[in-house]
Amino acid sequence: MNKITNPVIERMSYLYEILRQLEVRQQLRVTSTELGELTGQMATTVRKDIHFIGYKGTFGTRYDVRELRSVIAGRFGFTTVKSACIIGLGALGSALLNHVIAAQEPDLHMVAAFDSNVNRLETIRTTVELYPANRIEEVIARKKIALAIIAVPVVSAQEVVDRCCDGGVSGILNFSPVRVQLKRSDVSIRSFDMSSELRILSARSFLSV
Amino acid sequence: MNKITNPVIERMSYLYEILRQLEVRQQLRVTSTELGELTGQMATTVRKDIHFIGYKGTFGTRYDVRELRSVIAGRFGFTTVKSACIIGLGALGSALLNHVIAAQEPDLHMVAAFDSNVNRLETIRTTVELYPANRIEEVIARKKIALAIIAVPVVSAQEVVDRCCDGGVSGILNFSPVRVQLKRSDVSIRSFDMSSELRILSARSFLSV
DNA sequence: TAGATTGTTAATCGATTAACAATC
DNA sequence: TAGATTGTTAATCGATTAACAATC
Repeated sequence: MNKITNPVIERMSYLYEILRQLEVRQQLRVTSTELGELTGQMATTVRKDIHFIGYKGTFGTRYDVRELRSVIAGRFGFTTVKSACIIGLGALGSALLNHVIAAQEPDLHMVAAFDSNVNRLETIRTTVELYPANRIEEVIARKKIALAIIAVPVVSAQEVVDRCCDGGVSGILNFSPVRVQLKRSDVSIRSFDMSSELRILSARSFLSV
Repeated sequence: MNKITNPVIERMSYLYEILRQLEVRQQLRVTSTELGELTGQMATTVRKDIHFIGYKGTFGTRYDVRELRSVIAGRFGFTTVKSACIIGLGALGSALLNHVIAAQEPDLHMVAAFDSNVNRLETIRTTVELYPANRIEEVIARKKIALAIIAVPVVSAQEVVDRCCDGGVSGILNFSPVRVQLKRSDVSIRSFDMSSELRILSARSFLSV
């Protein structure tokens, strides 16, 4: 069996989003060319990806939007409900918490938020349960939290990541501008560093001048 | 002349960050192997990148930290001062604004923030100058703002991006979960979509189960 | 049947890694 | 000189794109 690589997962995640929108607009069928335009890919890449995950359309006919979306969802678990938490409730963490809740993704439940500052926990108003940082492993394990969003200062990032791994998360989204080590190989991480993104953008324009 | 590709820019941006840290720690010289470990790359990739941007070390000797950092900075414009602005001052935008200011990057000046809601502009406390959204082009042009961080709702994203292009930015960091078109080819964009990131993380663990 | 559009292989392209030559 | 480590080419790997065969 062929392993599904990261580029495929990323494209499929976006394709799924597009199909969801088409379904809302009640479009029933769609060609690989259209999907290519909507996702910014070559039509041939779209077909290859769809073929690769094992879905069969029918020659000459377009893809069935509903069916394709549902096959992709099943294959990648996009409709499986996941629990998530946020660690670090400074300005960024609090905003991300509200942001995720506001997005109202039906498959994503935000079930806990942590901060090391007990005073801060008392002043924050949210519908999500709040805990002190020393309870990270325990709460993650008990609530079976799969995803952790980390927005803590650089100095605590590695420790928090370790505790998330111990608790048993399967994915970490890291906003701290530091490269962290994962103590478990079954945990994956994606990072976002604002300063780094802005530096890359400015380098691109600098180079093309 | 060989064109510098995106992967190279991304690696160099991080390498620069690492070299800056080494300089703070007063480490004078460093091998490609060490740099590889610190950046998560192969030593051979590090050497190839350094070679590619035209820097020459000396055989047998390690790289001079200060010199290498300064060459990279000059080549990619990392120390050139850039002006930036934020558009959209909801929970996420406001947090990003504080976040960037708190990061205190010496080469990045946050000089303006915009929102379409005039009432909101009056309640926000910040040291940055605030403007209504209808002045985006004018202010970007007048202050020669190079980078725009966009945190507006999906429905306004495309319009805001167009106005940033008209104003003359060279880079856009987009937090709206939508693919936007750029009307100018000399503007680059990078996007971050929280829901999408979480979906990708959860798919990775789903697939490896 | 002819037209449309998918399925699938082959070709290309680009990026990474391995190997080792160069030389301080 | 020998050892260390960079510079640089060649080999590999993987991903994308082109081409066209398949067939509804």
